[in-house]
Amino acid sequence: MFSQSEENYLKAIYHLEIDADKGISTNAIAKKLDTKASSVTDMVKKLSDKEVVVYKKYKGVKLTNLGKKTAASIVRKHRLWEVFLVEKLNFSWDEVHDVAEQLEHIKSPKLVDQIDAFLGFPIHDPHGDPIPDKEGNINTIDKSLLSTLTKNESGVCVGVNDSSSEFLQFLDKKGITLGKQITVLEKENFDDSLSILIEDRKLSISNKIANNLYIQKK
Amino acid sequence: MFSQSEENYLKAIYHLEIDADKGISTNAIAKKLDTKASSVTDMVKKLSDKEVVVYKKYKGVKLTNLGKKTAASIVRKHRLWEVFLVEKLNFSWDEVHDVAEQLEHIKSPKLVDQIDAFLGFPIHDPHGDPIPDKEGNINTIDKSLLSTLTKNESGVCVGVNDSSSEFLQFLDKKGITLGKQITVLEKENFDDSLSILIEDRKLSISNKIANNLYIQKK
DNA sequence: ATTAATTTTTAGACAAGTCTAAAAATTAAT
DNA sequence: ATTAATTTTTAGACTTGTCTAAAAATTAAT
Ligand SMILES: [Mn+2]
Ligand SMILES: [Mn+2]
Ligand SMILES: [Mn+2]
Ligand SMILES: [Mn+2]
Repeated sequence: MFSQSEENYLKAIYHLEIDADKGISTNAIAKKLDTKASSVTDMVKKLSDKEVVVYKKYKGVKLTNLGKKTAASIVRKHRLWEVFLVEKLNFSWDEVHDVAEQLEHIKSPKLVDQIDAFLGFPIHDPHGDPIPDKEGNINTIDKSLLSTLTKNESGVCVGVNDSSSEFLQFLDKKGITLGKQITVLEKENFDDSLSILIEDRKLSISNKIANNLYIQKK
Repeated sequence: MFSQSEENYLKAIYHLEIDADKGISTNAIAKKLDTKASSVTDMVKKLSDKEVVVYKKYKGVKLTNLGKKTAASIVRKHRLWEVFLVEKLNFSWDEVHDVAEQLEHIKSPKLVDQIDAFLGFPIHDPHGDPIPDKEGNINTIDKSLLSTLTKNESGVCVGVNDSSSEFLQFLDKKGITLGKQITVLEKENFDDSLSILIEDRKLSISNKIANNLYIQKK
């Protein structure tokens, strides 16, 4: 059906489309996939022939419905595998991404269904990202960046914006994990740093950190 | 390290070497991989450059120690994944091979170790084939083809020679599974068919079947 | 020991996916 | 409205892995 490379392009476009109204630019895709714009142009033509994107020269690309569904199924696999690695094989949340990048390309509908059931039909991956269902629908919760909360607002930590292993390991070191209760005690004006209460501990957090943590307000 | 294609060649040579003294012929590899002899010649040169086989024109190839270890690690992964699929994900033994063919190429030492532990360090795959350890050593048991047993000999069914889904499904239909006690009641001379006792049932079996079932005598 | 059949290798081609360098189109700046 | 900067596309090349057809080597048969 689709080659590994084609699947990676579809996934990249899928992720770029989340916060974008116009077509996705050649350069944006090239940057995301760490490849050259000329390679993207070539591939995008192929994907257009296969009717998973619509492409008009110089105008960027958009996924078709088929493209969206295909991309979502790859993201679904990626995130299910991440859950599997953490829940069943004792991987930590900063170790799973690279392996999931490989596992997401395994082609076996039964395997996906069985892993899903084996894990108890999880809704979120270890980084708080939603797992698309079979049809590609995702259950979006309304989460806010911690940096957008004001003094005395509070909520539960439900996701990360940056899931690089450096950032995740930093969070581990600070004891910040998904599911924990967070309250903003103070917000400094000159550097936008925060003083927060996480569970029972008081913690100082830079704006860069706060910009990469998602909170579900309550 | 090695491409998917290179790994498949190594595995094919590994399996062909099991019952072979001379070098493995180009044609044998081509047949096993369902490819052309000319393609094999090309690849074998590449593998020789990478020092996983020794190759002399017209003389066939042999795995080096590095080649053997590499091939064994792929077989190890293949068989561990097969166990996982059967034991944890409710696959039947005739469904696992094609998926394992994909999964065996996933590169993550930690993943292999963890799957191994998760499964309780299995020694055999669902077809009775031994799982190489980390160093590539395999624990060979002395098994005999059912067709070589004589009247009144008995033992335990421990493996299959043919693991095509057709054959495996046939065995399912007849109620022949690994671990069952088998005794030869009668051996017909004119067609080498067998009358056997499996657990408590009496069964008639053609020579072709008996030629593809392994028994551990006792 | 020649000849014939088979196996293996070489030569040349092709598809997929990528790259560099140059041309063309678009967008931003004066 | 031109000119300049940026983005995108094209043209041509390269790598990996494959194929067909032809040549060379080996093995089998007379
Ligand atoms: Mn990931
Ligand atoms: Mn994730
Ligand atoms: Mn198998
Ligand atoms: Mn097997």
